[in-house]
Amino acid sequence: MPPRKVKLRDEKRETILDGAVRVIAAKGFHRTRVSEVAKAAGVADGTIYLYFESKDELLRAVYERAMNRFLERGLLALAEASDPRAQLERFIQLHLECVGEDRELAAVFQVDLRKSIPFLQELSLGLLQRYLDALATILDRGQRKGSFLADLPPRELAKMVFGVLDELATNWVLSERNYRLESSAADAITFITRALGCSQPPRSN
Amino acid sequence: MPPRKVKLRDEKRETILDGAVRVIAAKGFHRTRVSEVAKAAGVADGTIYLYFESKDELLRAVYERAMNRFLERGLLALAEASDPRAQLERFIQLHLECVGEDRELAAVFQVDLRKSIPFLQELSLGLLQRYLDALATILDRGQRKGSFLADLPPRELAKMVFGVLDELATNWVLSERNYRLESSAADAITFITRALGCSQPPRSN
Amino acid sequence: MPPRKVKLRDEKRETILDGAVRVIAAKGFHRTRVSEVAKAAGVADGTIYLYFESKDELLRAVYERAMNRFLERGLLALAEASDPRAQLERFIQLHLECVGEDRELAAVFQVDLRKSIPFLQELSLGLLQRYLDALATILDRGQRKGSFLADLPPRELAKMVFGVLDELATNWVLSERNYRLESSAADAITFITRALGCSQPPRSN
Amino acid sequence: MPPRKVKLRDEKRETILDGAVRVIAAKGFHRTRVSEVAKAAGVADGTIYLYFESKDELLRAVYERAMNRFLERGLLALAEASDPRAQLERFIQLHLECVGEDRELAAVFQVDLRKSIPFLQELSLGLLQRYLDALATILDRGQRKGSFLADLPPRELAKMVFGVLDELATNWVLSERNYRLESSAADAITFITRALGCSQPPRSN
DNA sequence: TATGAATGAGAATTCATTCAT
DNA sequence: CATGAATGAATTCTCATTCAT
Repeated sequence: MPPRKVKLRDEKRETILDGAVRVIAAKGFHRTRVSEVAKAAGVADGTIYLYFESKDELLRAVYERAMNRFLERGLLALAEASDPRAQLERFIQLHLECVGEDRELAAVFQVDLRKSIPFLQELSLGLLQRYLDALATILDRGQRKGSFLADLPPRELAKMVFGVLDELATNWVLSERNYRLESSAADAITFITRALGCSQPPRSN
Repeated sequence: MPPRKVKLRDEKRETILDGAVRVIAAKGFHRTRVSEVAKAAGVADGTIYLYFESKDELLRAVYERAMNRFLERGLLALAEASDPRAQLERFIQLHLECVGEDRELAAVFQVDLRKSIPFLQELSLGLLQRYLDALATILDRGQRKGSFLADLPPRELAKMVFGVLDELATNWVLSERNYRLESSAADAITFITRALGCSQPPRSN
Repeated sequence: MPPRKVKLRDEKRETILDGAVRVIAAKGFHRTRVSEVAKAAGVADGTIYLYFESKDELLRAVYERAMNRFLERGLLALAEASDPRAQLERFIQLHLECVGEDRELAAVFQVDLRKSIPFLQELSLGLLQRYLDALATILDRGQRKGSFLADLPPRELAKMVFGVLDELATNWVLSERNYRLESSAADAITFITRALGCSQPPRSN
Repeated sequence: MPPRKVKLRDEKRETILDGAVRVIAAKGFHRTRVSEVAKAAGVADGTIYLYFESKDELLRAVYERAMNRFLERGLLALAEASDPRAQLERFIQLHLECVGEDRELAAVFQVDLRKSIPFLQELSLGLLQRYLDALATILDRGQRKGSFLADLPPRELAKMVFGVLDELATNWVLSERNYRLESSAADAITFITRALGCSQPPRSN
């Protein structure tokens, strides 16, 4: 019966990934040594290779897990709000909350992993596309309902919206000051909704 | 001080930097070997070390030179346009033109160098601050003149504007399609000026 | 002493040895991993170590078993033939038959195991000595009976005879062509009996 | 002008090969570590890789050099003797002399290198074929001139002759006693010429 | 007994940097 | 100044062996 074993196996896998995130956050992507990840995860060097084909494979898994967690939350948000304007605001808040929650993870995410290795790029593209798709869907629906101006294509708008949020996140990660990322949400919402030509006045929230 | 020699020295330095950009663009930041840079520059491996302290130092120089070239152009643009709205549009166009001009350099810039090494980050911050300062100055002036809404701080706006442009640039670098980056300029201008609450209609240009 | 258990124990031991032969034949001596032997034998990695002290020990056992099987047959042959000339011919045929029977095993034997590890060498020497002794006994008796010329010492002759047969075997193992090794027997007999100065004409068989 | 450099390069290459032979002879083929070869050759580990692609490549080179040296001598011998019988005797002596000259080298040769790695085998086959060809040529000429019986194909005979010599060499390498390999030459000549059915009596030499 | 996940010592290889020419 | 051969520290990955279950 595999259940038990699979459970243990997955748990150790997670443990290793956690260790990897920790080390990468501390030392940076390329300065990260497999042996350090092993130590951080509390396993032997060789154990890493029972769970991951290679160092690169491990790093890809780190990235994948993080991105998937992020997307799951973002996509769930879509169901929670009914009108596009509210959905968009929720999406913006979630993006910043998600990234803002764990600075370590965010550092890995914003600074190191995302743009580094060719095959990470591929993956990055795939997952990023999912993100942009989700966002574009909201924007498209909003344009059809008249909530947003329709003079720019939703896909293009999605990129620019992501750019705004991503830059805020990166700035936060790299900045020394200890402000909360979520505190940028209001400004971002103002900026973005205005850029989208929202007819309605900003929500009271 | 022998001017002649300094001249030659600087020329070879530039040659090496050119080689470095070429190799980094082709192989990526971490896959780049000093010996490959040397070959690309047509010098011996050891010669690199007569001009740069270390490999990291070389890479920082690559980055610095590129960023400075970029800023020089952007800051010059400020003098060429008189009103903040026009300045902003020029700034946007310049950003995208600059990045769009040399896809190789852009790749180094967007994908590899910017977010990789701790001390590159420091540098990055310094230069990026200069960029954001320049942009914030325009925005501030615009807010004072009533060209832009003044409900968000210029520094915050500058980040978000940079985010939009940067994301467009990154997307362009990573995309396979061979569209021209400048062609995104119109959309970016629409998006951004609307976000800034520009009162005037878009310029005919 | 519990015969039943010993029986089972020996059976599993044989199973493991069979697996080892298979893997070694396929991958070569040094490319063989303990885990692969385990898989081929249908047991867990750890189980190997319940039957063999170490990997080297396992390999020595493989060799020993094969050599013993070989010698048993060879020595039996001595009883079956009465005169030295016939014994010699039978010996030659047996050598080539034995090796020729199982190309897999022969490959392990000729190519990999025999000359590889120091303590395998010792063992090899021991068993090889038994082989050479058996052969020398035949030759010695033949010399005494006048069947073979007696101008060279039997031990020396035995080596050279072994050399002829061994080289034929090695050539066969390494050759791509699928001829039967036994078909070389006639040539070998001609060559060797002539070298020994046999007075009688070759037997009709 | 390359001559000087090539000279130096080749010299160092030889130095490394010499070191490799020494270590392989001492520790055996698979127990040989690159770092040990480096130390034996008096160079740094990395230097090995300036002259050889990989460890396997280095070992192949060791083998190739040895085999070529051997063949050169053997083939020269052909020119020195006029009649096939004398040529054969010279060949036998040379084989045993060559191997007997340097026990270290012979150990590498007989025990380790020859039969170990797949691609070494290929090489081995190629060079061994050249050896067998040379020998077969002598035998063939001898058969045509009536010096040797012609009832067995020269190629087949060559293998068996090689087997005799090779076995004597292997026995010598593995034996503890300190006899000279060349002292086996007379016996080998007696055995082989008789096996070939030489009409003439053994030479006085 | 049997298992197989975990271990960690060990090995090949790379590549930034040096320095004799 | 320029060279590029040499260096050797550093790193990834393998695999024989162990031991808790």
